[in-house]
Amino acid sequence: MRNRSVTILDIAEKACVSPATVSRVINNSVLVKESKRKLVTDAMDELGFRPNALARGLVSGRSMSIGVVTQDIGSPLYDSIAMGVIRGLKASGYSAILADGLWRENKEAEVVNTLLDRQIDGLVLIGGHLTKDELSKLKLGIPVILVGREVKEWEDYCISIDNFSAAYEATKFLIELGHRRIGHVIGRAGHEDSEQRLRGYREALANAGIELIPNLIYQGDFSPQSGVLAVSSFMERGESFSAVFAGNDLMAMGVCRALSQRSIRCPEDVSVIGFDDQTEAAYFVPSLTTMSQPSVEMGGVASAALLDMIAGKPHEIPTLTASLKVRESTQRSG
Amino acid sequence: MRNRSVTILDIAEKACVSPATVSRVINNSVLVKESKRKLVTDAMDELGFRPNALARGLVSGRSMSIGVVTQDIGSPLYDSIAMGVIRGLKASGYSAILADGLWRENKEAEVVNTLLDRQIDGLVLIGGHLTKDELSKLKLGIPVILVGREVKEWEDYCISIDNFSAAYEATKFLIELGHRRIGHVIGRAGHEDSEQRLRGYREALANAGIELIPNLIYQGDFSPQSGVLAVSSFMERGESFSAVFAGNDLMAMGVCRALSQRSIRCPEDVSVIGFDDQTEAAYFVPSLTTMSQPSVEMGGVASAALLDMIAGKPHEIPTLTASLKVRESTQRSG
DNA sequence: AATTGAAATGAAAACGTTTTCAGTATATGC
DNA sequence: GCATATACTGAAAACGTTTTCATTTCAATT
Repeated sequence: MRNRSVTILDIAEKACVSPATVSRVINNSVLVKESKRKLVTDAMDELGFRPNALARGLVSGRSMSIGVVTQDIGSPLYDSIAMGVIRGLKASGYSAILADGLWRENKEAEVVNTLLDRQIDGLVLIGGHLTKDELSKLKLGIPVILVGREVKEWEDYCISIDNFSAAYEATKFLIELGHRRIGHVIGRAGHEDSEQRLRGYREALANAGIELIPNLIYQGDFSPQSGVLAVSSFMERGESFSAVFAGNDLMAMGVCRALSQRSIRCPEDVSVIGFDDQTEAAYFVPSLTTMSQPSVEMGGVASAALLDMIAGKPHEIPTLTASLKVRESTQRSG
Repeated sequence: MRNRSVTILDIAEKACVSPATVSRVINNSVLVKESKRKLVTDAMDELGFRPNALARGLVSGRSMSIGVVTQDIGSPLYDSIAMGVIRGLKASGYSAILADGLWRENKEAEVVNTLLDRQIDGLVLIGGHLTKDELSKLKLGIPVILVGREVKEWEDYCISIDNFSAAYEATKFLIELGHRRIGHVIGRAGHEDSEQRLRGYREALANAGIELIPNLIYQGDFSPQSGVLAVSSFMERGESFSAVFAGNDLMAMGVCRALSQRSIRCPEDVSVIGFDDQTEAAYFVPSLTTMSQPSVEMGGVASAALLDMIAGKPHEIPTLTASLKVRESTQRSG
């Protein structure tokens, strides 16, 4: 069934030119006379020719595809970033090969390797664990951009907001509203963002002279269910609290849900603040106050920078900052 | 900088065998003596050899990649399906090239063509507009699975739930709760799913002998904002209603939000039912009653079937059905 | 010891492009 | 009109594999 497809040789024959000339037409080389160009394009149209990207990639050394590794397809934040990346590729001629690292370190290296086998021209890593050493070991040899991570000595290739400061601001906002007993739901353990946010939370409390209550810190995993469990944990330990800062919106939703089930009102009894500002946050009831991360934009910036690097041009990574979206889920304490 | 990578010839030389033998080792051909195999694998390990997928694909005719076209990266439903597809590819050796059709018909054909240029071995279309004729015109020549659509005469390659019946059931559920004035927020215009759901809604009303109120039907677009606007529209037109069936969860959330802003309680004053059962639905306040679509599973089934087709094996598409998740956002009218 | 056949191997031809290199037209300046 | 540069063009060599086909090896039969 797989009828041998029409190749550059068929076009060459039909247009009475050499394959080389056909190639030049395909690649818009200036070095081809208008008369011949017409002949070639006509032949291509008539025969419905489409160049084989594999062959082009093999000989040219440019596969025109970039690898995108996310840690979790289905995570609102990472999906938004991936969307930004993919849309940023539009009209560049590059395609994205998307792979899922599944949050597992060894898997991640493996996935990157299969992408390298495919001769990708660039790589975007969204999140992930790979250390600088491990990344070096992979012998990438191609431009790489890391999104949602800061890796030392590679700052020029990292796109992320300052999670520490963002968390600091979020917590400070709650403190300024008069809250003193503020819980925190940490994101996935071992995740850099989570740790930075925890640090910001601690620092904000410390700077305000508020003592940290270890019982009001719960190790979650970015899932809404862990937000629910956080509230259970706080209550079981008999700790009262008037506000919760969750490491992402999903967990904040879980927190709200758990509160509502216990007939604790949000924001009247407990203020809740999330992180990311995913689509649903604004439509939640109550709408979530959250630290907004410009996720789609981060993805766009990533692909723009990557394309520049691939083209050998100097690239630039604008500073992206999180911004607090004050909505209904927070109010003055008391 | 791009140091010429180690090829099969380097291995052949180092192991004192022919390139052909190295190739056989790579592909686990039985026709190679254990002693030589060892020689070759040792050489590969030592030199860190990784076969060039482009070259393999070019000569073998199998690129070991499949195309996945979604209409909207960032849509919870489509992302879930894509996740199912990609995860289903794990351990198959196939990689997914993900592209975004952006809901535009011409864009869609274009995107499929660039995937075909990349010699994909199979294609998964998630949603989309392309008609059977248009698809035929693309001269795919490879296995295709359509997810979330039913195309006549291609039933064996389509994976979707019965949107009509699901919507019928959802509406019937509201009717059985005693609701009579039931609004409906339609999904994206021209979207097949939306239309089927609208039909199910109409039919359920008709069968219950309830007159359709055109003013209580709002043309949305799957975004939460359109849910908000739906409520505004219903109110402006002065139509009372005790329930709303939204074409997806995002719009249902928008509806809830708009109700809450008007101090209309859900579910006490108005019941709301969604569609899809995206992650957030269960954690919404109130948790959303919704027609659950097994999205990840649909993706998994898609890749399984596609891999079978690629392997030339008979494939099978199990019937997947939506199921009503009754939660807090609906209650008996009264 | 000669014959057979299967198992293992290598030489070389693909696969469909791009790219280099060597040319051949064509135009430019004298 | 001739040299000389410049614009085109084509032949052929890549690119890194797989695969075909012919050949060698070697154990099992006669």
